[in-house]
Amino acid sequence: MSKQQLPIIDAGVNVADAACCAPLLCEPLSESEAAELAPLFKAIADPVRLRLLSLIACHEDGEACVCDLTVAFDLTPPTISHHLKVLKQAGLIDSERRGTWVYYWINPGMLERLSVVLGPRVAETA
Amino acid sequence: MSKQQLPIIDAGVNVADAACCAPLLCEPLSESEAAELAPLFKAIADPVRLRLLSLIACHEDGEACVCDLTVAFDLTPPTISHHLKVLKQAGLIDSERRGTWVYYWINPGMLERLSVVLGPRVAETA
DNA sequence: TCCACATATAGATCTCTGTCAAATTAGAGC
DNA sequence: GCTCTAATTTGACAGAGATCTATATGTGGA
Repeated sequence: MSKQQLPIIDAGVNVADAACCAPLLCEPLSESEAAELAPLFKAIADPVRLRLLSLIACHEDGEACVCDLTVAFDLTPPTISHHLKVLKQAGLIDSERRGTWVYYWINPGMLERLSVVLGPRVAETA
Repeated sequence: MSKQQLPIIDAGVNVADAACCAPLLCEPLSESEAAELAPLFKAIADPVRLRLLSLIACHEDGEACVCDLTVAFDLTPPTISHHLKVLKQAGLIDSERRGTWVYYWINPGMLERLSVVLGPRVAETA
């Protein structure tokens, strides 16, 4: 299955630092932090991919077959496949083939990381 | 000053809905919600713009002169100016001229909106 | 084995975007 | 008014990206 799905990221933002406020607002992002985060944001910076992400997350059992997704758009299957690949390469989703169909699900840690960068973290059972 | 800075967005995501979990994960994003959110994410989906945002937010008094920003990058002034314009058009920052210099500051509401879409909201003094 | 169906890949095309150099606008001070 | 500096606009160009058609791969059933 070639080299398509190396989940690139371990973006250098550590959750402890986020206790006070959004890391982005606490202290200047380093060049390398920015370089790691930008591709993640780029992956979700597309209306089709945002909806794909949402459709997958909200689908029964938290996973969806490509066929479920394709029908929700006015786009060809290759295009949907392309967008899914982009999301997967960013580490935001994962997939598995089961018989004829391929199922995708969300990697929630990735979304949370982005959320943390932008805003204050949820109080840990404060 | 032409038409550059209409803050486009009032992305149809309402904070009340976010009480349980990230809107993105609660129910499928509508086509129009996705269309409004994607440009916002696109604005921050660039390493230079992420750092600009962060530099501005962390600068003294929460605002920074363009001259402070330009020196932090290995890019020409027109390029920095371009990125600032993108951020401003997205409504993420605002600016004002004071004498010779132009100052930029963060519009915190915008960042928070994006954070809310991706992750659970901070407990309101739970 | 062969066919039908579900996905993915390859290649082409058109559009969008990041960057720079050059020219322009805006203030401040002489 | 002139000139210096700060910042933006314009125009050009190269690289990235979204989409399609055509083709390939993989799986299950006749």
